Amino acid sequence: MPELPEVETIRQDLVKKILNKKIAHVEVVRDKAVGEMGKKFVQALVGNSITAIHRRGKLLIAILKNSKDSLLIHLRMTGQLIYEKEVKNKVEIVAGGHKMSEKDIENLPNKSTQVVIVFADGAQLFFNDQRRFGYMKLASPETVAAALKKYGPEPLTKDFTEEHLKKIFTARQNTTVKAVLLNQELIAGLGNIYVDEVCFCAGVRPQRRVKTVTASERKKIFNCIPKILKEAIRHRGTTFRNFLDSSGREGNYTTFLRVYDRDGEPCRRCQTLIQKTNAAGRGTHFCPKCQK
DNA sequence: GTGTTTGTTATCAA
DNA sequence: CTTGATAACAAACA
Repeated sequence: MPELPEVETIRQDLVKKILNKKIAHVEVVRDKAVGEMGKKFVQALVGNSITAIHRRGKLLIAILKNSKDSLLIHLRMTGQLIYEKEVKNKVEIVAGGHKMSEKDIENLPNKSTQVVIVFADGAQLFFNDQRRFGYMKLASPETVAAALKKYGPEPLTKDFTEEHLKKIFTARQNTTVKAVLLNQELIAGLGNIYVDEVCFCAGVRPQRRVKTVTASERKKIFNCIPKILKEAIRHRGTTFRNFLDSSGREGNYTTFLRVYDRDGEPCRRCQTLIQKTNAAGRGTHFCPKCQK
């Protein structure tokens, strides 16, 4: 699941790799992946180049040189952006065909490839998406502005303050910590993995009602959010199922996870077995001893 | 065949 | 109107 650290890892890599490269050719394998304006999508990209890539929460925004429109890219659950400098295979799409692992980047394009952007120097950017929830679409300045407006503060900037966390914890009295931290309109970028990790870091169970969270616990959550996210970015994100960075490599944070996907395993701090439950409709992991 | 996985949006109830 | 909870979406895997 690409969350803030995974999307940021991809963003930083792609900035180094594709900025200002001329786009020679675009192959849209699956029309729905680029939204309603398929033809316009190709027209806007061919001959153009990307001058900047921004991130807001889990959303990537690619700025185009010769267009007012921008590319909005959301990887949702299983999206990948894989860059290949050398053309290993001819761009030929095989629909259906033999079974192929999502991690199979040796043979791109593969079964989950939705869009291929070919640069003038022969390098290629593959947008793959096994579950087909993600998108790479052209958006007008108005659409971009509207999309960005929906997000809460970025947790790694000064916009994210203790005061803000206090505000959203007191305004939403009747819900859980998990639901608040997952809500992109309240804080941008946290998903299921990092919400559980932040809650462990803060010693608070995700399923706690926010109205029962003390000021001191809230402060811990406030400090843990950027701490955990930065730590994860430093290790290039978490690969739980099929996250790959733009070079096709897995994230290294997987081995650092304290609770996520560790149900039945001993807590790294106290050896008590990690438990799993459902909160806010999501699989939720916690240490019954370390988290109150 | 069944259940589980999750980011986001749609839908519904209060 | 708001808020919150839940279903739906999609595809693969155990």
